[in-house]
Amino acid sequence: MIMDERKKALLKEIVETYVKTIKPVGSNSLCKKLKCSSATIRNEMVALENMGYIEKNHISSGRVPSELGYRYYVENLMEPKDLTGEDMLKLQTIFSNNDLQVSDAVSKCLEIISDLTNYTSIVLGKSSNDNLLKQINVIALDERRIIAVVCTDKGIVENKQFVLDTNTDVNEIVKTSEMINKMLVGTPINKVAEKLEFEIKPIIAKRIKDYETVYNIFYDAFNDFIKHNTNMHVSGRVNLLKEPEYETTEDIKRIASKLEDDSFKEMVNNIDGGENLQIYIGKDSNFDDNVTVIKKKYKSGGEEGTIAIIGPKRMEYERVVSLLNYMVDKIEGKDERK
Amino acid sequence: MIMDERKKALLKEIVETYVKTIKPVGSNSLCKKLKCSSATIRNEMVALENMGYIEKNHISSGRVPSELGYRYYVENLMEPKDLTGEDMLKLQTIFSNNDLQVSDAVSKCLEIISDLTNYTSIVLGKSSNDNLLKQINVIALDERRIIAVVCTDKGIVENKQFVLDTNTDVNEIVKTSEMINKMLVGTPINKVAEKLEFEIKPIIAKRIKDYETVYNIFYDAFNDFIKHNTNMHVSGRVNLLKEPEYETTEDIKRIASKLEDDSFKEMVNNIDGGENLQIYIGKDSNFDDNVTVIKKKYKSGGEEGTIAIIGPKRMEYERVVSLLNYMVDKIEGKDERK
DNA sequence: ATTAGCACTCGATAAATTCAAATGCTAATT
DNA sequence: AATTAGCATTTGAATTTATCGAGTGCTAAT
Repeated sequence: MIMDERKKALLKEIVETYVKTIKPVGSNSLCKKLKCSSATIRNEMVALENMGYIEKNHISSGRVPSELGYRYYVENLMEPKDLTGEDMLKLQTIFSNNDLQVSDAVSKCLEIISDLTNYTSIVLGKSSNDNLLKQINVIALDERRIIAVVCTDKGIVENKQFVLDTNTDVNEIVKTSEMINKMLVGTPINKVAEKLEFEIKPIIAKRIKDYETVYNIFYDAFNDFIKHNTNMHVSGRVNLLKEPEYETTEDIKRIASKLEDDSFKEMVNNIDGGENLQIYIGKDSNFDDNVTVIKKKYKSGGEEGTIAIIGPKRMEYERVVSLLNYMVDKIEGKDERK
Repeated sequence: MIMDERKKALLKEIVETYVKTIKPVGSNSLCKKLKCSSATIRNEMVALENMGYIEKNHISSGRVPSELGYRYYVENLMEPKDLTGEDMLKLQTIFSNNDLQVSDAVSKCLEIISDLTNYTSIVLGKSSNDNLLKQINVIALDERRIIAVVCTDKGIVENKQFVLDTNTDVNEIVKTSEMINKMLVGTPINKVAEKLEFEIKPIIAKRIKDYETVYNIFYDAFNDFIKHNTNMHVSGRVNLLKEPEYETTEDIKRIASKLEDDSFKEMVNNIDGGENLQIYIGKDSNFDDNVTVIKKKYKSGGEEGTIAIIGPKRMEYERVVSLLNYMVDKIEGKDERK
């Protein structure tokens, strides 16, 4: 069976009507749009159903797009339009504020997108590997507690506290930090631990008695930098719960749980579909069979991450795609204006 | 009407049975416990109902504790027991780990409590005002971007980035920071901004041309320290949604919303009932008519805050009170072992 | 190839019925 | 005077039955 033009138009109409009304679409309601009788539409519907693009809940109900149908729609039928003036206006206020850190700008954007669309949005970001070590400071709180503060050239700062054994000398730690500042500044932050072992450890091994301990402290500090420097921000967590298709308390509770735990984080990270915008519908989402996830990566100002919008399968695909593309463009554009 | 012993015993039994079964309590089911006939119990129930301690949903249902009844229960009838071995065991693992920062220990505790009780718990903490300024560092990222890193004697570190005008000299900022390090170390962190104005500003006014800008940078840095240094941590957000009394999707959505937005933060802070453990039932909770909030303040290791457990009104009062008291004791105990 | 016509299906809604738990009240008992 | 047994009564919850209408699939006509 072949997807002729009328079938395409019909599927497009079914998807878009369903997305708007959330009610199974009957043959009658489409007569005017497709300029033919309901009987003709019914015949075509049977064809689309056989191809797996639409389904019916029970024998006498209207048709609903299947996952396959949605996928065909996003791949072949939808036409992402320019943003409406209203949508754009709301986002613009954010990009006009130059003082915002990238991560804050992304978070704020997502808050607005969640608000505009009533879906849930997430950003999972981390300092990108083009952050270079700028400086490490050691602050002694007292004889036994010290803090190591690591700062990158992109302005990301992390700190970690250590409690020393009585036989470790704070001065030796400070000396080592000075050595690191002399020798390793400019090293990509994810390579520091490595260089530490091969360039610093051999040197301090000769000078410091307790060099293993000292080495471990710095090793931990840099490792923690990488570990801690991932941040997740979720906006409109409850929006998803409000979608009318999630009717039973089981649905709501199940999704609420998933929105809380870490399966969520994994979902955002696990699927790696390259640099372009990706759409995962239903089972493909790796999150819940009843949602669609639209994701896109961004990279800007020493940070990189993934933005994901989670909505019902009958998502306003065109609008969300436009919003997300526009936003990432702007975010990445921030870089250049520096 | 007077609360004689039998009425007290009856109310206690009704509350505890209801908490366990979540079903209205009928007169028959209490005969054995109270050693009298169901008719006698019915008579007493009428009395308790007139006093406002119990209610019935409809004329032929069993009785349910009213808010007043719960309040009478927590004030006069309940007997917080020692923790069960199991509950204690789970918490203990946390306190045996000496490396944990206080805020992490509190968060971990709450995760366990949420897990044990199936309620939602929150901690809203901030660096306490007995944090003293230990050191401020200025790191120049390039000619125009600098980072100020503030560290207190309790080991709390915050940083803030600034973008300078072209006519501001980084060296003057560094000099000023050294001045602050000489003169203001040991000042309570919330008093620094004040001292800055009266002790530092007059001095730099004479030496630095653009002293207002420099002053403002440090003023902002310290102000931000105080502002940023509040953290909120929520555990088991969805637990509350799972409670069987929240049946309708409206209930669930309403509560889910409240658990997300900031009304929540306010709720934890707003009610200030002194240092002891506080119990707010229903309307008193300032959060939702259908929940109970149990709160307690803690103070330890340069941090202070409030812990709140949110559950249904038929909360396991005795258990939660015991858990919370035990936990705060331990947390505050951490201080001394240093 | 399209459409009108019609019997048929099935969920959604409303009305009717049944059932059991618990009550309030009265009168008997301790 | 306090307690209890006995019983009619209330009421929600669960189950069944009836009705309605949107939408389909199929056949025959256009």
